[in-house]
Amino acid sequence: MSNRERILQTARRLAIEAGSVPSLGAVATASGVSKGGLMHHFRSRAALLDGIAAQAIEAMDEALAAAVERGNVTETWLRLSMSREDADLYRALLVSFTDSGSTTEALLRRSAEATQRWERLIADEVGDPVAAAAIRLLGDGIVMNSVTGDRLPPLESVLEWLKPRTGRN
Amino acid sequence: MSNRERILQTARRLAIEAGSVPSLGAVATASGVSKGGLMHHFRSRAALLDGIAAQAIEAMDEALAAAVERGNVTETWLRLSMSREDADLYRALLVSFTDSGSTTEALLRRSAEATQRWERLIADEVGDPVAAAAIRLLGDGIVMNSVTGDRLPPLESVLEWLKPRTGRN
DNA sequence: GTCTATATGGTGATAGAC
DNA sequence: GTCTATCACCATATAGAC
Repeated sequence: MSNRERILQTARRLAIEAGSVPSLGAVATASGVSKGGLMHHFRSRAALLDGIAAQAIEAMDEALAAAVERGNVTETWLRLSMSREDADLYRALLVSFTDSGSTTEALLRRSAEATQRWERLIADEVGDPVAAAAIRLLGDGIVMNSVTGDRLPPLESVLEWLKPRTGRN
Repeated sequence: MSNRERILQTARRLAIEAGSVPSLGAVATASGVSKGGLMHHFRSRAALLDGIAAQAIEAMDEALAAAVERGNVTETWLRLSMSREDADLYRALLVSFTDSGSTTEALLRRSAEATQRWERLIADEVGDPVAAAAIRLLGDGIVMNSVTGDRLPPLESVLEWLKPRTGRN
């Protein structure tokens, strides 16, 4: 693995654990490179955040594309927000937003595009734009709460609750 | 109005506008006091965040108590998350969490208590704990998105979508 | 490409006069 | 209670050797 990838991966892990992206020095140390080494690959903090977000968006695109094949976009979306194993990606993405000051204009734009893309996938499945928006927002709320550490209802019960509102019937 | 209140109010406004609580110096200047004056009232950044959150929690408790009287807790909850006029309180509360490092243990605990309290009020109204959790989380997601600035569906259509899932029938 | 060393600015926090 | 002055620290970022 290249150092760049290693840095990205380490930064993401730290961001998920701490709820925010730590200082570049801390990221560099944890990645096994020097501060200068890190800043060769990412010339600013904003660039690092951008990298984290881009990686997360790409991975989520893949996961949701696979879900479209399987026909379980809604479940996958909630799982990406909720599951202890799968929620890391989306959480990393949201964390890169809460980093005050260093959110790029380009990052905001690309994330907004991704959000629309994902909401459209959900809408294609459930056949109702309002339902799709609500499901997407529900996922955001779940991620938000996983940061603060509150308890959440099990995924199955949420899916059960959604059912009467997500059929095309 | 006391200086303490003025500082708190200004800090909340800045936090809402910027998506994060700015430096104590900036808050002091905007409040019309010196940095030392601010730190007489709030002896640390954590104390200021704590003050902002406490103020927001108290105001939301009042708003939801009034909603219980009127019997529209769900609508009020979503309005507190969504409405351009009313969403400031909750947004200020969530912003004080995303402040890395300086979130007190006491703040986390009191906020978790408030969250449970509010979710219980929703559950009392809709008669289903899963629905209540989903509605509360939906609100969190909405606030999260208002920070990033994405477009949201109108409140009425969300309430309409919720209807078949929130009756006691 | 990666490192060490350093510049520079801003931040939270303290001390003490008024 | 409020101010000025100052502190020590840590952050991002740069320069230049290897």
